[in-house]
Amino acid sequence: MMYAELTEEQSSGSLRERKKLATRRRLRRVALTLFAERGYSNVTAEEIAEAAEVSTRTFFNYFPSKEAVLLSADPERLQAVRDIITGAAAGLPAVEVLHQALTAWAQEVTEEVAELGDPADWLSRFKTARDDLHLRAAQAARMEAIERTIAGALAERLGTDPDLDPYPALLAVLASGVFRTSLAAWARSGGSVSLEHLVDLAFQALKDGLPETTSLRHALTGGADRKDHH
Amino acid sequence: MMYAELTEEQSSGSLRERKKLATRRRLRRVALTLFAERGYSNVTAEEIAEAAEVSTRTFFNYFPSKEAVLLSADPERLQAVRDIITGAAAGLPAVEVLHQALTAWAQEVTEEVAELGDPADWLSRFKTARDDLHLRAAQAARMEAIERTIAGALAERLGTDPDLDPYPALLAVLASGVFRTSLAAWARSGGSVSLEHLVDLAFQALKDGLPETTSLRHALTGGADRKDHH
DNA sequence: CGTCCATGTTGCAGACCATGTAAGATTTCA
DNA sequence: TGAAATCTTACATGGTCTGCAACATGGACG
Repeated sequence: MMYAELTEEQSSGSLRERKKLATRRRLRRVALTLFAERGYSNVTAEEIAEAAEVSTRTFFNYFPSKEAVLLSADPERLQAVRDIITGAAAGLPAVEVLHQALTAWAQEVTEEVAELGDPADWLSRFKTARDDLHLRAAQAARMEAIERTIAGALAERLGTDPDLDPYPALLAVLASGVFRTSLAAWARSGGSVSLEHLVDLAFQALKDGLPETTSLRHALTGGADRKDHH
Repeated sequence: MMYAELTEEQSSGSLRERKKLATRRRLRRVALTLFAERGYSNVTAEEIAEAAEVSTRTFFNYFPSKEAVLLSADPERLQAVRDIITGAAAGLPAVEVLHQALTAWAQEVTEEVAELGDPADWLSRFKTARDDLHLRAAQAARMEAIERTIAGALAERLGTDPDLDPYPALLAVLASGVFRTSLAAWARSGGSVSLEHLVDLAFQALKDGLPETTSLRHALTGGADRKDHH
């Protein structure tokens, strides 16, 4: 332990850990590629394992289910959202806090998609997930986890009992709804309108009591009110 | 056809249809009972079929999957919601229309639960669904279907293209969110606060721009502001 | 080094879910 | 009653996922 090379130690861990992580990533990458190519149901766990050069059993050692491949990699983001909510300025109303949190999230997603090389890649993953009933259910479950996290953090912040006060839970589902629709609209726009802008408009509409004249309604119409992304 | 007994014909259809419906119902009832007793994952399709006295294959002829048993029976309700939305008074703002639709829905649910004999029965089903990750996902997928229906109906009513106007979709997810949280709060309250009242409070909060002082926040606190349930 | 332990991987057996098919039973209708 | 449509059933098959017992590899220690 005292003679370990610190630089490598910090960034990658031991050989064992590095290999493990590599295998995990390889499995995920291969699986997503195959899903995008052929559709989720037309890819077997065995094929994924084979393409990643491990046994089928090993695949299930890494992922509890085929679905799980699609939904992996989130807990730290969940924690990040929680931190933003509990750490926001003291006097800020809950709606504003959520607005902030979602804005930050939107920025992260935007960056991530930009980094992923092809936005088409992420988009195809999104689309794949939309097509398959199974996958939509899984996606929804993930959203529910996020909602619970948000609701918990909000309740904590507001100092109320989530069992007696429906307000945090309501805000949480609303936030998740705003995010989902913004994401969908963003995907439809092909990225020509910034995700952050869409989130802003949706929250503005919420704060104004959902008037029918909200400018959200023309966010995607080819006018001059577009905002360059990031 | 001409010598058919009309009274039976009207309410139940032919012998075939009646038997079919009976089998479907029996399968569903048996399955739900088993789920409630042992938990979803601890019940196999074979056991359900056996308890309902049909072959395993027949079970899958009625339900495409084990999950489907929990989520079945909705299309007509979906249509009802759609009708309420498209059929609401002309000048009414979309938010108000949704409020109306959800109020109607709340009443239906309340009645249905009341009819089901034991509210405990429905509640246990609700609880079962909450416990199992698989089931929660399926439940969420069902909610998504409802959201899409609402969004479609709203877009039609507003005369906009859902691909260019995120507003109907946003309202739809918000409505679904309101309903879900109201349902959860209702379940927690054990029915001591009317579902309709909870929906009202949530919508009031929405129309007011989600102020932190909304009376929704005290809907479940044992005060005097309870409303007898229908 | 060589040994030992922890950890990871693998194959295998087996339970369960789900679907296609073909044969047999039942209902419908003429 | 008899032919046609429809339902049920058994059987076979493919795919998901788990438990278990070997085996291989990486890390720690003398």
